Amino acid sequence: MKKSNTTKSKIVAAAWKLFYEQGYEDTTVDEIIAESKTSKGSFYHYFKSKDELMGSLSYLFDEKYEEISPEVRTIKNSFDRLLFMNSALFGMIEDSVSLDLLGRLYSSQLVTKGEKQLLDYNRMYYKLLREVVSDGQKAGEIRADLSTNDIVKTYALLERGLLYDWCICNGDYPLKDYAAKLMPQLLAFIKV
Amino acid sequence: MKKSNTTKSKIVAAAWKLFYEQGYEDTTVDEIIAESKTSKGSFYHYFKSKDELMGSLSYLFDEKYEEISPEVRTIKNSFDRLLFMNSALFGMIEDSVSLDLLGRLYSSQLVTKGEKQLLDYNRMYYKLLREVVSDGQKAGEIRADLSTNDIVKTYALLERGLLYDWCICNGDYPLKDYAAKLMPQLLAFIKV
DNA sequence: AGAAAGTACAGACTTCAGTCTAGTTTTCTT
DNA sequence: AAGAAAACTAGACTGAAGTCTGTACTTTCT
Repeated sequence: MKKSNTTKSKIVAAAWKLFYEQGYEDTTVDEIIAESKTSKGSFYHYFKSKDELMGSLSYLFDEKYEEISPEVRTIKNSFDRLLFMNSALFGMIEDSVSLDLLGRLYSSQLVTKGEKQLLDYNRMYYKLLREVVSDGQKAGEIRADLSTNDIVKTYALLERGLLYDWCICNGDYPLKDYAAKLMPQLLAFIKV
Repeated sequence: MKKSNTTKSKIVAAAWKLFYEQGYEDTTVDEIIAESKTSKGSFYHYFKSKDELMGSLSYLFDEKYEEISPEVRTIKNSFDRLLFMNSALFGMIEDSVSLDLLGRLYSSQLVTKGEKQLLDYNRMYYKLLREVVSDGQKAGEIRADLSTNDIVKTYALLERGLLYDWCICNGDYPLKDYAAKLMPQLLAFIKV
């Protein structure tokens, strides 16, 4: 039920158009409501702040996971599945998400009074992770003496740490490759 | 050469006094310059933004490391030294740094145009880390086939990841204990 | 010494995020 | 159907971050 002509979606569309054209900082709320032909009242009815718009960026991660989930399931070993997911996600981020916007997302999650999308465990991101880890435990490829949730949380923490660092370093090293080197080592402890 | 009556340090002192009393958000730049008997012109002469003031919080971490460095050196195993340093730092953060301010620091580092204190490799934080890792490698307790710098960077990445997560979770679990459980596992790969 | 160039400070002014009040449309209740 | 309640929209207004312009002080160069 994705209505694409509601006031809310008009605002979101206009905002992302402008963010990509001009960057987050240089886009004002007034410009967004002008572009979307809405009003301040509507804007702040749907969003607690300009920051909160950034939260929707995290759903881009979910789309990627949705997209690759069939391919993920073809991989034999659960541990490799996790590494594949990480590479797919980071590859996508590296070549299609602006560093400015990613940084804003991570920044806004720290100071927002609104929703913390990065912690929304109903997102596809977490669903797929739980599935892979849980299957891996049943198959005896991943330690079963740790709870599925703890492992998923640790994995997510590592990805956030890697992304945070990449942002503060202004993306001056290849994210996917760096993670491909580090993740297997950091995650080694979940192997049986 | 720590002059404590320069305009700059008067601003810093006033800012931290007010931040602790009222929180970051509720402290205005006008209040800071009133409290410090300075002016907007001076404030923005020394700081690119209000955010940039937060950077100085990271030097609190250095003071802690400075304080514990003698004790660190008494610990036999290098790996345990790293864990001790982590516990000492996180323990201090947990009971003497406001969550609001820590979140602001991590947030500001993502969006600031100014200095990135978290990446200033001349800080005591990094100096002590390099010393411990390097000694550990010489003593054969830490893998020498990885560069000292890479290990230090990874350690710092993990601490940042843990702190970032703790902030977005509003500090609703014990930071030090959580890290004490996780760090040994995540860092296991640097053992020989 | 005196000019020139940089550094430090002051405060009025501008811009923009976010609030407030009021009006309008939709949905619910009986 | 009528009236009440809730959801939504509008745009004027407020407050605070950050800019700009001007001035005084300090160092450096000739």
